[in-house]
Amino acid sequence: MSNNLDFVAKLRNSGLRPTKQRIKICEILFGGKETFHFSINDLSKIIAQKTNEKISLATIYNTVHAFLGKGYLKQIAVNSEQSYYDTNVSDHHHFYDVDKDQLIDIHDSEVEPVKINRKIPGKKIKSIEVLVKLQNI
Amino acid sequence: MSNNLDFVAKLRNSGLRPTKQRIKICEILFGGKETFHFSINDLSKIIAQKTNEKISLATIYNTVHAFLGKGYLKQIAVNSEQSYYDTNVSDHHHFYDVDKDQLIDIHDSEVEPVKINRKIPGKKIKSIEVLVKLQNI
DNA sequence: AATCAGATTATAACTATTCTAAAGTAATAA
DNA sequence: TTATTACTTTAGAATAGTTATAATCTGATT
Ligand SMILES: [Mn+2]
Ligand SMILES: [Mn+2]
Ligand SMILES: [Zn+2]
Ligand SMILES: [Zn+2]
Repeated sequence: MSNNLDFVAKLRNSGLRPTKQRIKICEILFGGKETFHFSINDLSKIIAQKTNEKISLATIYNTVHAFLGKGYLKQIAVNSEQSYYDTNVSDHHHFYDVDKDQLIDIHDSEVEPVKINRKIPGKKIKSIEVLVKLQNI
Repeated sequence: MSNNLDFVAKLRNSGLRPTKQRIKICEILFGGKETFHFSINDLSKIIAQKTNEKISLATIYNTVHAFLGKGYLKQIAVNSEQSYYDTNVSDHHHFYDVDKDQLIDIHDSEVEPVKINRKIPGKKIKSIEVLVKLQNI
């Protein structure tokens, strides 16, 4: 449970001015015990619900992009309808519950390391992402 | 190298009328030796280039959706900018070259089977997709 | 040939996202 | 402190991918 001074420092350290809006978004994204996954729309709703003063959509997009660029957030490719983000920036894989439209972390201990036996000349691996789609039994 | 009668049969067998437009799209999608990956925009350009009479975007979307529903195409989640489709409907994984915005098949022989050691109650696995992002060295 | 369900199309509508440019705010200098 | 400046926020416009609408057309069937 970080306090706001931590967020101010975090923002300053990465060259972002600690504005009211950014600090509030930090609280929501990084102030809880658990990491979580969200869409911009999700985040916008959480903000609306936890805050009196509203934050514009443009600022939410700007801030999420800035945090992505700083490595404070990760983007998850689930489908092409919207972008999903993850406050868990460690390397890990996901279940995607297609019925509930929900991402669930798969810990590295829960999946055998993915071994790719092929090289592409001139290219190096940037990331390996496993997406396990789940549906109701 | 199928001929058009094959496509007519394929369409009829799945309850789709073999129209001029659908047959032309079949030729492009399934008439070559190799499978490939495409976006709607890609397909639209290929059609424009290989055809005198143009096919409307609405028909291209309709047809791709119909083929998806019949299992003639697979949808690949790469990013949230647009949808990508695959004429290779077998179970397989992908490289994604982020610099060239291009998908490359990974054959099952080139990757160790992905083993997930976790169950989610009430859910079953629908698919397991590995996306290996590549960048220039 | 007549009929009719299904298909195509232009175009409007929709949604997620990005852009714009004006007004506001935080950092810094004086 | 105040002035200056660069960065930030914001409403709203613009864009892009996609889906919906409704008129027209076409292929299958009688
Ligand atoms: Mn959601
Ligand atoms: Mn492309
Ligand atoms: Zn996660
Ligand atoms: Zn493929």
